[in-house]
Amino acid sequence: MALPRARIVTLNAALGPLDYRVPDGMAVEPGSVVVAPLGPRQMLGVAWEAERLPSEEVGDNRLRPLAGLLDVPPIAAPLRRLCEWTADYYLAPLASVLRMVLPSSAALDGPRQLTEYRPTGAVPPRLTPQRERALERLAGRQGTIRELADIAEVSDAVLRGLVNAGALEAVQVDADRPLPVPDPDFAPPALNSDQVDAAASLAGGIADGFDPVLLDGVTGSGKTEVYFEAIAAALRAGRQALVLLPEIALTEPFLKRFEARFGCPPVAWHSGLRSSERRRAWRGIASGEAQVVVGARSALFLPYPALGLIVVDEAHEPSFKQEDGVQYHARDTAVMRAMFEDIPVILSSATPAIESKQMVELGRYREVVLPSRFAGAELPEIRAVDMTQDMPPRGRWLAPSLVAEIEANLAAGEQSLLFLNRRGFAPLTLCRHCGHRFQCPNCTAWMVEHRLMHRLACHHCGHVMPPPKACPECGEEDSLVACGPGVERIADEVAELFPDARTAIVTSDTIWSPARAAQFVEEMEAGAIDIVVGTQLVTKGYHFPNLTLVGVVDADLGLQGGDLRAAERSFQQISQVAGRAGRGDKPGRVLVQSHDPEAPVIAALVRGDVAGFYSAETEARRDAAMPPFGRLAAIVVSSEDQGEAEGTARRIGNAAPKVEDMAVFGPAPAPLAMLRGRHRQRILVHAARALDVQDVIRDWLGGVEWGPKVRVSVDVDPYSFL
DNA sequence: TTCTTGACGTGC
DNA sequence: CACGTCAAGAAC
Repeated sequence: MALPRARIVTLNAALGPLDYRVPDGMAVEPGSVVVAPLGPRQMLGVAWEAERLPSEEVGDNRLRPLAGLLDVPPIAAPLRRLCEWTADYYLAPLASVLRMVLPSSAALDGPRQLTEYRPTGAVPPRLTPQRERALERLAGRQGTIRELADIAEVSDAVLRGLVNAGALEAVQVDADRPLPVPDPDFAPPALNSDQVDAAASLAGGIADGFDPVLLDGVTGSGKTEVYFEAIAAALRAGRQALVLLPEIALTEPFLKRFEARFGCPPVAWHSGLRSSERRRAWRGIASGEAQVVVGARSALFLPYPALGLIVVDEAHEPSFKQEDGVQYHARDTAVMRAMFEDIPVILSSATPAIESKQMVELGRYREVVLPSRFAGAELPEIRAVDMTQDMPPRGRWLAPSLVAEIEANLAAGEQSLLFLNRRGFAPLTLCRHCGHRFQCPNCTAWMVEHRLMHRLACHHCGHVMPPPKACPECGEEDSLVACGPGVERIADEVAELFPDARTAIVTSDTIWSPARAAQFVEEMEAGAIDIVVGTQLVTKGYHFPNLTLVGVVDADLGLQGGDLRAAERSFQQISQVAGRAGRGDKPGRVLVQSHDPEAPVIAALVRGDVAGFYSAETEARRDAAMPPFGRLAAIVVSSEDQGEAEGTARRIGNAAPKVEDMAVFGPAPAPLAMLRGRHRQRILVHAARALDVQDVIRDWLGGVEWGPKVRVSVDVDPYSFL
């Protein structure tokens, strides 16, 4: 009789599936999460249907027994199918995909108990300013030292001092304590008739199987309220709901709105979770206790046992495309998960991707439209500022007409937003004496000056250096000049023009945690900020009724570089940031600074001709057989050794198969020819829609060998062309 | 990925 | 001969 054996996918990405012996009494089924001995170590793995993962048969005598079966629900079949699809489509090892399902062993068998702290009400004998602020901010709060330190913005040493002084007390809590339960009937909103129809259409799809929907509504039309009703319907049906957001910075306003509608916050899942929070969230999700989960991309692969709805908010956002590891697109993968789970999926956006519009066109997705703003608010008027005519003075970046509008807005007591998608003070620093430019030693990129942090920083690898006193090339002192504007420089200009205005810089440098985002929202709502200068972080999700003026500092920026989606992305970004203006009862106005106001993107924005822009862009893509009408894949070869990268890329290029409906370009230096110390070569594959390009590439790369220090990665449906 | 093994060099 | 580096191969 054959031994009871199981095929296990371990979390080791370098290895295929391995067979193990199942010890007596261990109930292993497909999906079971197990501990497998691997060489000298213990590895987490998942049992899989052997027939789906063919591998070489290993004799019974060589099998080692499984070391354990984890006390968590097995990974269900629809999620296993999604993992297979993702690995297959994005040419990634199944183990790498599984890592996103099983986050870490700490989340699976970390501590059951953890220590939290709360104020006792006692005032410490020595009340320093730090202590005073901490106690003020922590009134009524409870959490671990790390969480409280984050809220109070003091070091944990200050809090430990307060514990010793008796002002904070420790509480032992169960790490798996019950999660709050959202109530679908807590505060049903008052919807307008468009919203009622849309909500009914979305909610009606719950429990009717796979149903992809594009929820297309202008900025401020109340898309969130509408899909909340679909979530309510899922809750009433006893199913879980998942909401994907493009960035953690957006979760804060979302959590507030959710709590107002459902009476408690949803479970949040993102990379910033502490291990205790991660454990609790993962276990709650896997047991079905967590009913609504909001998170970034990675929340998509969690093991929901009763998923009833997926919502992808701001579904056009490029940040849904993962750029390292498994390079999956969370929007597209969400649709696949909905298909395997046989449930509805809602893609919500005011500026849908061409790809999504095309799926509606083909009849694959249903479209639900919200044509107007909520509560009678009007879409803002968009005006172009011709920078060749309406020129700012030398060394300044804001045109006189925009300055005049800001001034008027300040006088009216209304808030303004200046958008520039560039962090730091200046994108390039050079020596005025010899022309030396500061480049990152690890990347083909300039060092960006961050004056607030007094640093030069590379935005690609994180390399930082203090700004040198003298030029490293010619030794001239105080000869460095900043070239071009970043948000910090714009904020400086605003401070000079309007010394009394209260300004805030909003970028990932200043808003790096949900707590900071909450603080920003609070200050905006309280009217403590007059002018916001921000990057794309401020383009979406926020709702500030008193914000009535938006200035786009450089509308030409996103159009440079010949990226396939440059025009589309500029259109989306400017529409989104324009959508922040005039969301309350006061009308909004938007000024778009450009050196080429006749460019199709800017002209379409000014005319408000959304349909015209989409159809022109769609036709251009169709003519060039670009996505969604054709397919792209990028093969990136990288190595610390330039010659090795070039040589390998050349050999791969030479081995390219001749396939009908497929063209191969390159190899050529990738747009970032050096990144994090690795030289990069890129081969671009352009193929017809119908071609199974993954299969071709798998075969192609399978026939080429390369050294251990060379990395070859394939980006299917690439977004960034870096 | 991570560990072991064996070939081959260098220094003493 | 002892010790180091490095490439190859296995892990069930």
